[in-house]
Amino acid sequence: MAVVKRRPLSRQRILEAAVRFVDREGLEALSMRKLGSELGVEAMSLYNHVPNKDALLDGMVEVLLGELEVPPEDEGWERRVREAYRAFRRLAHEHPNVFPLLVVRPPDTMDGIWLVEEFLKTLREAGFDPQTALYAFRALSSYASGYAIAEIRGFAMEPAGARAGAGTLSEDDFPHIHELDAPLRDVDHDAEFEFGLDLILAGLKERL
Amino acid sequence: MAVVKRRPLSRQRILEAAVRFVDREGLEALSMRKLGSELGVEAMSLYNHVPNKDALLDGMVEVLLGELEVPPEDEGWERRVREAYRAFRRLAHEHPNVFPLLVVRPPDTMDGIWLVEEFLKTLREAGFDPQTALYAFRALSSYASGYAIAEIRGFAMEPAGARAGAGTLSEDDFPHIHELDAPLRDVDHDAEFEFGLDLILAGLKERL
DNA sequence: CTCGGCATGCTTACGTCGTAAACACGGCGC
DNA sequence: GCGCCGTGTTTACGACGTAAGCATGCCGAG
Repeated sequence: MAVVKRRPLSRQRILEAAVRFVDREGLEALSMRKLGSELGVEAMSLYNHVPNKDALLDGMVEVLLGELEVPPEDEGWERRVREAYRAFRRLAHEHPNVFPLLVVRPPDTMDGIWLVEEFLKTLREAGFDPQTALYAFRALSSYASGYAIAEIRGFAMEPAGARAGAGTLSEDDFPHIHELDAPLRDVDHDAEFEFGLDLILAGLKERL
Repeated sequence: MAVVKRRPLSRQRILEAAVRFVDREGLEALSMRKLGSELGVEAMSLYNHVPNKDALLDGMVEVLLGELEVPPEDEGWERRVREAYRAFRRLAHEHPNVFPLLVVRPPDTMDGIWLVEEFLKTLREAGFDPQTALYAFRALSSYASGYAIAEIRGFAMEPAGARAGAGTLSEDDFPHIHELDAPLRDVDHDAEFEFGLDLILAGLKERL
């Protein structure tokens, strides 16, 4: 019979299918049954390759991290760092439904550790002492993941402005939000992200 | 009979009970049935006050936001901003299991809008132009929520170091993480958080 | 005072979820 | 040629969110 021979299941194939599925349908729609049927297989078959759903989610953040484009070493520390966080934010754009997982379940894999090592190396070679390198890493990472999440899910404590139009709020009660009505209509998120990155990087340069 | 008269249910009472429950048992443990029994009531009774579970979660972030301690106006903009974000981070410490909701489901309530208005006012009166005030607000908020989440859930791409002890990693493969072994054992998170805040605030002062 | 409606809570029920357990089967090593 | 092991299936259980309909007590209108 001309039945297409199914490629065998594997952890990697399952994780990639899960990422594709969540990209398409959203995180809440993901269930073992639906993921199974996405792969032409019953839900329980997945358990031969993944111990439970939590591990599946962890695996998905591994996949994301694997897609992170690590910039080459030869560019000077500042440019390298900047490019790394741009790439990080790009992940959020490419997988907006999966990205929150990355923030909420930090990966504990060799790949993740390698990224940290690489980052620290760059800063140490730039001349930062170990402690400052660590602080810098965490400050930048906090900022970047906070920004990326906010960009995806709506800015925390954002003026309803950006959603409903700041103009709909009473000018008397909310004059400062109101004056941002126009700017809020089309914020340049790239510029906004770079603004914060600039601030932090400039501050770091002064501690060199 | 000496049956204790139950206080009547209300949206507020439900939300507060939900926050207490999640503080104690974790977010995943929260279900309508359990929350009901926490209040001495069946699950379906909750639906008289809250349209569905999603709205319940939204209400919980309202409760958190209501606990945010907004610093007084008379302190000078820099100090006021700093204190506000310290208070924000304090929320994360007081409700580590609820806080991620705040980051992932931005509130769209009048209270939230009022906070933004207040923040923008402070920056505008300090002399920032509207656009910069907005960028500043978002840079600081991104940093603070990113840091707070990382502090709660483990730092994203943290060297397994902080969890397993950096010393357990091969010194040859991960020299830079290894050299942070000692510092990582007891990071001063307060100082670390202030480091990033300083960086951003210093940068902002230069644009005044 | 009575009556009727409405707000509040309860009961039952449906479909979906994660996953434990037992089973079927096919290929590979002895 | 036989048994084992890795892969996938079947069935089943308890918990979940919530729709629908029912019970009950309070409050205002007559």
